[in-house]
Amino acid sequence: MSTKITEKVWSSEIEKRILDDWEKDNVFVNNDNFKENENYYIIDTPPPYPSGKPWHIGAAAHYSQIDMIARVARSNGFNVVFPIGIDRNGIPVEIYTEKKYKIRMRNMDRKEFLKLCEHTLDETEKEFIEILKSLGISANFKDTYHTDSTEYRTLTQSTFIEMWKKGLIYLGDRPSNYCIDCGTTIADSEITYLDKETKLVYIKFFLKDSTEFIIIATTRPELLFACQAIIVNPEDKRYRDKQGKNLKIPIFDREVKIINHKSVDPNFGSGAVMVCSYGDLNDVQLFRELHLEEIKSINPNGKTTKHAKQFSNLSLKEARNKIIEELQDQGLIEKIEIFSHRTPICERSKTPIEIISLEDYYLKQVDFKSELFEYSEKIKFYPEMHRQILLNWLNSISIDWPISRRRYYGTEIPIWYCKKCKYPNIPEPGRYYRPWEEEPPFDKCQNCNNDEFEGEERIFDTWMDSSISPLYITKFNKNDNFYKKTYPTTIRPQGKDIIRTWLYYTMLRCLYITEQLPWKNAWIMGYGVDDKGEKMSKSKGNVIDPLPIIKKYGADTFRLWSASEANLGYDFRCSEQKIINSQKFLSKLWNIGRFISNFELIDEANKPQKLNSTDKWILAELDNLSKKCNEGYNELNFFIPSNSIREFTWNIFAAHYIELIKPRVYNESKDEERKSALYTIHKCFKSILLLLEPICPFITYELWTKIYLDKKIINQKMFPKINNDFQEMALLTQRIIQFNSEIWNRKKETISNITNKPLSLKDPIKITIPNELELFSSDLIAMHNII
RNA sequence: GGAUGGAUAGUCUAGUGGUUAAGAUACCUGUCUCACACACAGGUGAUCGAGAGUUCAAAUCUCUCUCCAUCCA
Repeated sequence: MSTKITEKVWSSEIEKRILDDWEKDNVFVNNDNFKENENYYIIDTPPPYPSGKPWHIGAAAHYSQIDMIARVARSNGFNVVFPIGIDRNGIPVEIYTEKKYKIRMRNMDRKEFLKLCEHTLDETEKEFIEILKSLGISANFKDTYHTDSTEYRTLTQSTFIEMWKKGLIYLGDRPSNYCIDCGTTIADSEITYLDKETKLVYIKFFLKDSTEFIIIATTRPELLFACQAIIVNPEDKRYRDKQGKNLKIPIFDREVKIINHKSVDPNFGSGAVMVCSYGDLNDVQLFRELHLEEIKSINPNGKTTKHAKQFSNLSLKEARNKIIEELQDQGLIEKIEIFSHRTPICERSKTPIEIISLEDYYLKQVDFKSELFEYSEKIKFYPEMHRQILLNWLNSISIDWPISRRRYYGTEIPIWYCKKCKYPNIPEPGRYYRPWEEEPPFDKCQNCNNDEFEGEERIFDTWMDSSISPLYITKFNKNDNFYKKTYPTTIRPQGKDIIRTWLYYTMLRCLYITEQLPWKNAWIMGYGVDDKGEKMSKSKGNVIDPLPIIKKYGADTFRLWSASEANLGYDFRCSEQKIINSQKFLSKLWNIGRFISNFELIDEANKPQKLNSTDKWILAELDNLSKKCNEGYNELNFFIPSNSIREFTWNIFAAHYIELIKPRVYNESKDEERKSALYTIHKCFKSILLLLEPICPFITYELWTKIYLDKKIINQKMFPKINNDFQEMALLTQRIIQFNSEIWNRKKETISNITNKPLSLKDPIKITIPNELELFSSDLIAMHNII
C-alpha cells in the first residue's frame, strides 16, 4: 500500500508543469468546424486593455470566472468557442506612451507616434497574456485577436460604411464634451465626476443707465465675455422688479437681459446666474430653450477666442486670473468664496471637461431608444438585478453618440473630402483605409467630378471597435457558415462598470448591422473592492496587483478565492487572509487525495453487490452536493458550488465519513465490506474532482491523472450523474455529526487514571448508540472503539 | 436630488415567515490520533442598523428613518 502522490503539499510549482502539458496537448484550441446538431457555446470574451501596470486584482478574478463559464459549458457537453482578444485602440495608450517617452503626441510625426504606441502595447500585452495563461484560462490563445489589427480595423470601417449607407451617421456642429488635454470631443460615457474646490466669484452687474447693480455668483468668470443672459427664479422677491431689464456685462461693455427661469436655486450664491456658452450642460439647454445666440468662447487648443478681446488667446486659467484681476481693479467684485463642486472630468486624462461646439460625426441613437428598451427585455441577465443599470442608462440618453476623435492611435474614419465641393466620399467596404496618408481609392468626386481630395484625419471612438467584438469572433463577412452557426453568440460576460459603454454600444452597433441582438445572455460581475469595501482606483492608491498574489499562492488558490468570495454580481472584498483560507482547502483536498490514492480503485465495473449503510448515507449527501452545484453552475454563480464543495468535502466527507470507514479499509479480512467502502470513497472523490474542475482546473487535473491514470483528462469529462438512490439517509447527517461530537466531547472530559490526561480518540469508551443510528453501528463501534 | 445594492458574533459572509440563526476567520483550551499541525478535538462570542406595522409566528413581508458603497443628476 503506497500513495500515488509523492509531493507532500500542493504548490504552484506543480501548476507550471500542468500548463506545459496542456499547451503540448493543444487542449483548448477552439474547433471551427461544427458538426450538425452539435450544441455550441460562444463566449464574447471582453478584450482586456493593456494600459500599463499594475493590472487589477478584480480583473484577474473576472477572467478566472469567465474561464469557469467556459469549463462549465464543456462539462455540460457544449462545443465551446472561447476567443481571447486584446483591445488596443484609444486614448489610454496614447497618454501612457506620452508619459513613458516624455513626448507630446501633437508635436510629433504621426507615423512615429503610432510606432511608439504599438511598441508600448506589445510590451504590456506580453505580460498580460502570461498572467491570463498562468491563471489557467482555457481560451484559444493560438488565435488571439487585436482590435488594432488590419483585419479588425477593416471590420470597424466596413460596418461604419454600412451604417453610413443606412443613413445612421451624420455630421453635427453642436456643443459637446471636449477634453482640452486629449484635444478631442468625447462621449458622455467617457466622463466621470470629481469633487473639486473652486472659486465662486460674486460680480457686480450694473443695470443699464443706472447706479443700481445686482450680484452674480459664478464659478466661471473667464466666460464673462460669452454671457448671453442672466437668469433668476421667478419666485425670488429680490429680483421681481428687475425682470426683463437690461444689465451691463462688466469689462466687455455689452448688454444682456434678466430672464425668469425656474431652474435657478434662489439659495445658491446670489440667486442670479449668468448663462454663457458654455459653462456646463445646463447652459447648453438654456441656450437652446431661450434661443440665445452662441458665442464661441474656447478654441480647440484650449485658448480663449477673439471674442475675449484683450483676454483672447489665453489659457482658461490665465484668462480667469486676469479677468478677476481686472474686475478687482474696477471694484466690481463683492467677494470670493471657495466651495467644493462636482466637476465633470475626462475619464482618461482627468482634465476638466469643457463644452465647445465642433463639427463631429454622430451615430444616431436617440431615435432608436424605444426599440432599444424592447431589445433589452430580451437579454437574460445574470444576475437579473443588473438589468437596471442598462435601463437607467437608456433612460438618460439625450443626444446621439459622437464617434469621431481628434486623436492618432485608433481606427481611421474612412472618408475623403472633395477639395472643391467638400463632399465626403466614402470608399467601398472590404479593406483597411488610412485617409490621412493614403491616396483615395477613387479618381473623381462622386458629387462634382473634381479629382482632388483631402483625407479625413480623425479616428473613431474606441468603443466603435470594441462594440463589434461579437461580429468579429463569429467571422462576420468572412466565413458565412461559421457566422450562421455562431451568431447571435451565447453569452457576454463583463463588469458592471462598462454596461453603459461596452454592453450598450455593442447592442446598438450589432443591432444596426444584423438586426439581431449579439448575445442571448449577459453575465455581469461586480467590482473587486478593497478590505474596507471601497472601490479600487489608481487615484486612491488602493489598487492591488494580482501578479504577486498569483505567484505566491498559485492560480487554483486564486480562482477558488475568487469563486467563493461573493455571490454573482456583488462586489467582492480583496483580503489576503481569505486567499490563504482557499489555499488551506486545496491543501486539505490534496491530503484527502493522498489518503485515497493508497487504496485500489473499485469502480462501476467491479462494484460490490451490497453497500454498507454508511456508504449509502454519504452517497445520498453526494447527490445533494451535485444538485447544489448544478444549481449554482446553471446560474453561472460560482459562489454556490465553491462553498458547497468545501462544506461537503471538509466538514462531512473528511471529518465524518472517512473517519467512519477507516477501520474497514484497513481491515483486509472482510473483503466485501472493504470493497463497499473503497467503491464509495472513490466515487465520492471522483465526483468532488469533477464538480470542482471548472473552479480549480489544476489540482483536479493533477489528482485525477495521478490517482485514476485516466487517458481522457478531467477537463473533457462531464459532471457526475445524480442517482437519487438513498435520499432518506441524508436526513441522518446532523444526527451522525452530533453523535460523533458527543463521543469526542465525552473522551475529552474523561481523565484517564493511567496517563492523567484526557482520553485519546482511540481509547475505548462505553456508550449506547441511539436507535436511529443503529444502521451505522458497526462503523461507529470501530471508529470510536465503543465497548 | 434620483437609482441600485447593502447593514447578521471582533472581522467577512450564508440564510426570502416556523423548533437552540449557519459557516469561515480571529480568539481561548487541549492533542503530533498510521492523508493532513496548511491538521484534529473542544470552547467563548449576535436581543440579525433604529423605530413602527402585518401575522398565531419575522433576520426574512410593509412603511419611516439612520448609516455605508456604487452609479447618475
